[in-house]
Amino acid sequence: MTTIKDIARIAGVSITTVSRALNDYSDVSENTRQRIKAIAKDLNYSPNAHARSLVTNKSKTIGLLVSDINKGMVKDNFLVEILSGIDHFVAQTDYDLVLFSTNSTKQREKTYSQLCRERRVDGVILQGIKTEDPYLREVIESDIPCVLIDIPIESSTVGYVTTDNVMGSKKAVEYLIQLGHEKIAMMNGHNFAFVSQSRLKGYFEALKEAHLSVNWDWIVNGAFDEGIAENVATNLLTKHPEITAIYCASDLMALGTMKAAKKLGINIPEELSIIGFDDILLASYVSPPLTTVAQNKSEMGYQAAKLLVEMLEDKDVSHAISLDTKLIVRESSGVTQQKIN
Amino acid sequence: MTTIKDIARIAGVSITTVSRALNDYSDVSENTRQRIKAIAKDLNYSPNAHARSLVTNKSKTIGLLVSDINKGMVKDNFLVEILSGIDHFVAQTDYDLVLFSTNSTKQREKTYSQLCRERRVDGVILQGIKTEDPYLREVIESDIPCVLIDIPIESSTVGYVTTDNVMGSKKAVEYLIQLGHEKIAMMNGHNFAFVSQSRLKGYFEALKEAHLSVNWDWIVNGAFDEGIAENVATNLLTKHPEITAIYCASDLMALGTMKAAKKLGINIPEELSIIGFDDILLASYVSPPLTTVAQNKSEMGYQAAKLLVEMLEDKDVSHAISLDTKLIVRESSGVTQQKIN
DNA sequence: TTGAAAGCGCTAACAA
DNA sequence: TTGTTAGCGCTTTCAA
Repeated sequence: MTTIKDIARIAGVSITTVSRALNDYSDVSENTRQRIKAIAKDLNYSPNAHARSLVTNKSKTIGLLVSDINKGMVKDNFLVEILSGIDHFVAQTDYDLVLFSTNSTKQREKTYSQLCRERRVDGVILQGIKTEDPYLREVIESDIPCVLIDIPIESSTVGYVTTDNVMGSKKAVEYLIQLGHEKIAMMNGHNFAFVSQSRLKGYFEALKEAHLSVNWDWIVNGAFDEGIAENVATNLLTKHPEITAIYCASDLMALGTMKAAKKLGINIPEELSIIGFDDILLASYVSPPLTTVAQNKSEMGYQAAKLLVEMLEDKDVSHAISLDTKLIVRESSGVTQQKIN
Repeated sequence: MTTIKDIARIAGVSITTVSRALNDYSDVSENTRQRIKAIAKDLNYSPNAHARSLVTNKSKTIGLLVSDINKGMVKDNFLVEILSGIDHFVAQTDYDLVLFSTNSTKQREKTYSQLCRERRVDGVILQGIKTEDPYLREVIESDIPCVLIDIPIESSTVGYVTTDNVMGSKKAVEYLIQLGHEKIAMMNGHNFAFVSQSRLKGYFEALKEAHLSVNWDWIVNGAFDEGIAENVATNLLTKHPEITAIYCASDLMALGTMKAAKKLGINIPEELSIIGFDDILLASYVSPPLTTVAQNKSEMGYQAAKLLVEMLEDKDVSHAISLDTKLIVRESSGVTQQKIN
């Protein structure tokens, strides 16, 4: 593999001059620069990023930390979309992306921050890491610049990008209220997820502004899981037949809820309106197509990468980014018919 | 950031000894080893992979080259599944994964192999790269060990893993023949994709063994695209109403074909059987659920990573891996009713 | 069992 | 405009 040494020898100059020429420093005669570049091209030279990193103390590499890449992620396609956005931005820069993932099967003995330090990533994006993950703290408390997705923590070295979950939720519930619904249940994720807290907040706000009271019996958790949501929804709908609409904090849970309703012989949307959150691919394919609050996942990835790079380049930017949602009305929601009560 | 130098100073030994202790060399007294390790832990030491790479000439890094990560990939979810498999294997090793992607918007000025050489990846997995991609040659012809997904090229430094497309195709068509179909069309991808060639071959073989003759008018290309497939299928079904079954070389095209049939008022599967290839998530959600030839994508990723690492470690293994398919019978296929002719 | 020294490929003072 | 020198953090002879 060619090195600047080789080039220097052939060009009959010092390695310093080669380095300077190749990096387009000004203090090199145009003549030698051309000559050196020609030779470099000739020898098919590629700089050794590791050697450079060693001296500059920068790797031009950003890490993407994901909790566990598994086949289950195929359904709600978060990762690809986030990745697509990150990639889109990163491709415009001279950074590359390193993927780190903890694997539940054979838990790696190294922690995230060890991984990051070993590989000398300049910064890192965290996605899908659970709030309880002990390593989350570690990364945040380390001095490695990082951007969190959907976890609103902010400091001089940590930023985040998230969807405006409160507003998103609110829009969905307001829409249901407009349709005449008053008995609106909520299928949330789990209490310790930030997004769940925000989405619940939006639900409350919408009810409050419409002067509807909160009924805690109508608020349940489906753990962001289709199957669990189905069970929980079955229970809920059986116990509380008065409910005319269920707002779900994820499409996957909405799908489970739909299944539950179907099994109970409840017609959607005539007897029960269902709204989800995310706008996953499946949402438009199920029957009836699911009304949902869409979040722009690839934009989240894009913004996360952008923010991180800006942080790395010491730009003075806000470390908190919140993206708008869009209510997509399909056929799982409709005017209430007040079936009972 | 702590270095072995710091540790050496504190331990009162040479950096050589520290290096040896940390790497579990035998020629270090158990005593000093323990002491050094304790200090390292104390100082929260992480080795600098770049420095190590510089001297060992190995980066313990493998690259994943994908053509263009974009939102379109959400539908057929190849990347996540492949990634999931790769990650699964890689997590068991001391390798990390670097993601390279060419971005169509702002074409990167660097070629794949430049990227690989700069980042000093030990080897690379190529997925979703088009056969015509000029850079494909470059990587293959370079001395960088690589594993191709779905491109059967083999040499001392290149291996591949693919699905047994011929058998998969054959199974699907044989199954249609068993159901009584004789007028079986094929919606292929494009002629220059290896998988298309293999799938076509399987189609031919099944017909031949059943003593059915090939009708070239029934063989069309849908470019692996849902929309294009829909148009092509509309055309095909209009011109050739005698067709009772269409075997599609991808689920996405099968979906397009289904749409075409529906628009033409053709009932599936009563009047027309449709079979796809891939078993994407949507296959089981569309109506009627799609019969398809499933390929194990995450296994492909796993095997690709495994093969690459084995190649890197100079193990003498076969560079060609072919995985079995499984015919998943759902409701888009059925006994023929020989509607015309 | 330990250490001294060289060197991996590069950048960056400093000198000329 | 160019070269000399030192050094990034590590491994690896070679010698003690």
